[in-house]
Amino acid sequence: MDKIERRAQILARARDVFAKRGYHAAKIEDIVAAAKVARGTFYLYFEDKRGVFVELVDRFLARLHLAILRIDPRDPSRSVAAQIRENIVRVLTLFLQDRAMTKILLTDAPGLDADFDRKLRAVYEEVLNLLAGSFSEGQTLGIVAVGDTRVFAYLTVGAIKELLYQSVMLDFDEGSAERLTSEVFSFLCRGCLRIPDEG
Amino acid sequence: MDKIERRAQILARARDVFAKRGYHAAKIEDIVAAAKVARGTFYLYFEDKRGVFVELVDRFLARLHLAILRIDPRDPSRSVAAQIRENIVRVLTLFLQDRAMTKILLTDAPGLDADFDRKLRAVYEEVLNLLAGSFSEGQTLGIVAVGDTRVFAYLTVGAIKELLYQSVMLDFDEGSAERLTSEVFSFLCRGCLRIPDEG
DNA sequence: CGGCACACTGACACGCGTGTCAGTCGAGGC
DNA sequence: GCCTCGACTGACACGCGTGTCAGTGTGCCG
Repeated sequence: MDKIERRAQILARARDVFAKRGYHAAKIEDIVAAAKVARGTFYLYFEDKRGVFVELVDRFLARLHLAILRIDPRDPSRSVAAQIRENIVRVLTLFLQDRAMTKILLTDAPGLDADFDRKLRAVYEEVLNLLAGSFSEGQTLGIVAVGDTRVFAYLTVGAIKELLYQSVMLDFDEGSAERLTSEVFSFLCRGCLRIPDEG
Repeated sequence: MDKIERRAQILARARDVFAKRGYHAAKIEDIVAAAKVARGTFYLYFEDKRGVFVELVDRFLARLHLAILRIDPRDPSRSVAAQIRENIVRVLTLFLQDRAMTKILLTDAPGLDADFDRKLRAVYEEVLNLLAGSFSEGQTLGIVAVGDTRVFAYLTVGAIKELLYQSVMLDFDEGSAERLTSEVFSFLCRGCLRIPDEG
């Protein structure tokens, strides 16, 4: 087994341990036991526990970034609706394919420490800005409701986050992505209540 | 200062420390320093760090429980819409009034340890069941969209959670509750997109 | 076959935070 | 004035997890 494989193996085992026990309860001892290497070997490949963790999250965030594409309202081949749906499917699929990382990202990553929190919030902020920006653009085109686009972004991201978290906790299979996308999309288009909005 | 006051004082200081540093980074040392008591005194009032933390969360969850009232579609004095809005305002206000607890509940409480997680999920489950049940009931009355009510519950709770988290992080003032409620309510009624839903 | 390089090992020492407990302090009763 | 009782104190010992490093094993080259 060469260095690259070994590194990948430790990373993968560490991911499983973090997902199962949570970051703080996960001991280096657990990781090296899962990876079937000695304590010292771990330190040949990684700085420390935080190091592996950060690398895991960074890699996942990079993949997430690739899954979110900017909407082009002028694309003649795909409607805005189709582009939005594709974004949602890609994101849901990514998360449903990697349950361990989903759990880690949603429950352990925030609150790790001040430094990491800052970085995480920056990434988050980027996503929110992209969304809020798209909503603003959409408002000028008349395809987004009037209202605070920033708040729309929070509500949208929050709704999807929670759905993902629950889906992973309840072991929804990966094929659910299509169905869930339809639910999310229609929720974004028309909400879920069918009563006159007095406000 | 009698025992009850002292206990309350330690609780309040502990809450601040947890909110500022996060559960794991918060040391007993920090708490007793903030409360201006000696290390030993802390242990006269609480089992250990986890003990104070659990008590803080339990108290807050109890208040949250009181803020959420079952919707009565047959109430002649208040429309369903009004009842829903009142629930949303009460919840937002509660959280905006106690920023420290909001931060603690949303970022530190999940992932504390297996036992606490179970309990937290149970409380959560209760809220989700109430919501999903209300949505189902609403479907038979024709005031809730057709679709998976469980998913509606996830999306709704997630949207509100995220909004709260961001509001607290960005230091929105307490008076924002009314405005935010309107945004949330209209989001639940009509979503935020104004494009034909092809699905 | 000797010698070298390199991945790997795991016992150990260290640091940090916790929880304890013998001791101090002060108010109230006699 | 002395004793008691209970709240409070903080130095200390302990346990746990970490990171290290001297040592082992294996494969390769001359």
